[in-house]
Amino acid sequence: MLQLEIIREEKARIVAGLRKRNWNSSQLKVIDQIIVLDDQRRSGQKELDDARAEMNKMAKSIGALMGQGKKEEAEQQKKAVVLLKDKEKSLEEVLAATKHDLDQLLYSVPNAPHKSVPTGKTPEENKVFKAWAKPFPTLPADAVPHWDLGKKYNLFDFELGVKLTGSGFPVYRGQGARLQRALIQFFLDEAVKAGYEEVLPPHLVNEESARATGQLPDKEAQMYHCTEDNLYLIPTAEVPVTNIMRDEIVNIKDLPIKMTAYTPCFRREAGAWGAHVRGLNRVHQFDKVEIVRVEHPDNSYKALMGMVAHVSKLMTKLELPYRILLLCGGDMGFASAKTFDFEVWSAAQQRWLEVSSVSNFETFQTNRLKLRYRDTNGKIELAHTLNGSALALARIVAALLENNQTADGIQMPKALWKYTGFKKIG
RNA sequence: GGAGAGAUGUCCGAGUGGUUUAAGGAGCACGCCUGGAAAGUGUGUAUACGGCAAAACUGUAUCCGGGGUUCGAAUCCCCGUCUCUCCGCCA
Repeated sequence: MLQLEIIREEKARIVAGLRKRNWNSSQLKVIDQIIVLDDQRRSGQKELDDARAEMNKMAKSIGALMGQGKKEEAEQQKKAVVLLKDKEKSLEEVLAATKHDLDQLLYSVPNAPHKSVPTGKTPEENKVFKAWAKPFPTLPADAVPHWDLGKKYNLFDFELGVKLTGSGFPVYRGQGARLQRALIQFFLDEAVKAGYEEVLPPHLVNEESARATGQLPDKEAQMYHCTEDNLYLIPTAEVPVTNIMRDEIVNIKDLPIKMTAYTPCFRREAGAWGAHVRGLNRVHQFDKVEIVRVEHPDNSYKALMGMVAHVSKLMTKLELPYRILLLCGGDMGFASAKTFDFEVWSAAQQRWLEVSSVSNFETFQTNRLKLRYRDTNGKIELAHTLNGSALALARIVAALLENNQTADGIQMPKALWKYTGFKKIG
């Protein structure tokens, strides 16, 4: 969530940012309500603290009187304190209510987009940051979409997934399963080469973790919830990996912290089905390698571009046509201040598929995470967090299969050979 | 899953109702001492939210988390979490 400090001191910037998310004047009133509630919180805190200070003083003097054997005087003071206690209790209740209301409002406000983020409401208004300049692959006349290729070469089976689990849970098999494992290994190796520490986190997280990275309360419907244990299946490795640093104060010289993780990702995608989501285009479980960075605020936008470069390199090595979009305010995620999306060209479907999202969250996550660093002058400040997919598998597989199909099999890009153990499917 | 023990600051560790304002030790930082270092020695060493224009200073909260008893709780009571030991189960 946004820092109160920033809302108060840089209100104009926050308001300008929220307008990029198409907030109208009546929605923007929340900002003023937040400031009013914060004023109430402060004065309530002061009153409560003063009442407690008074009680502490009296308790001490009662102790002293008891020590001196002045029992009667002590008894008299006890009666006085009892009155104060009622006052304290009601002050406590008022303050708790104020804090609760304030939190509710703060949770409802998305991150303020960076000044370089374009205004816009829909995906159509995203800016093409880097276009694909070369020609798209030319396919044989009998080229088919990946779901047909999957059947033809026995690479994955959706019907079987339905039998085991339900729709959107494909079973990969044979060379399809091997390709899946090869890509994971390739992406992890590239991330480690780029200086990211590999971690293998739990695939279930508790409520606190989901809240700290912003999945709760905003995206509750997106996650699978194990109610028996109150745990959530992770929708992305971002959640457990970023939470590794929760409640930490790191030394400034330990920045940046760079971590990478492979995990399966689970998404309910409730109500998001249609003709355009056939095959691997949208599934409930997919594999992804994520990169996460904790950065000094002065360096976070440079780091963002570094991550964009890393993902670009992966696409190049996989020899896939791609473009990079700078998302407009209306299309950005709740917690992000600036996001680049990567889309791969799926030649048989003749459409772009989103395969990576690289974002800077500034202090939006670290504010909830309480992830801070100690500056050279000893001051404690919130760090910036960033993350990106590097890369999400299912759609990459779709594009690899479609773009590289030939009359006698599907060619694999050279970079994958040592991971797949085969140069061609079929 | 059953039984028992435990959780105190960066770490170790004392603390069973009131000068605890959390002893003591280690570590760390800075200074003194030294040709330099070690040893010795002195000082400092949490976080959050407030008050003051700000600093100095100062208030409140925090001894695993939540609730309770009390004028007063690290300390007593209840609930929960986690760790360790033993047993059971088990890849």
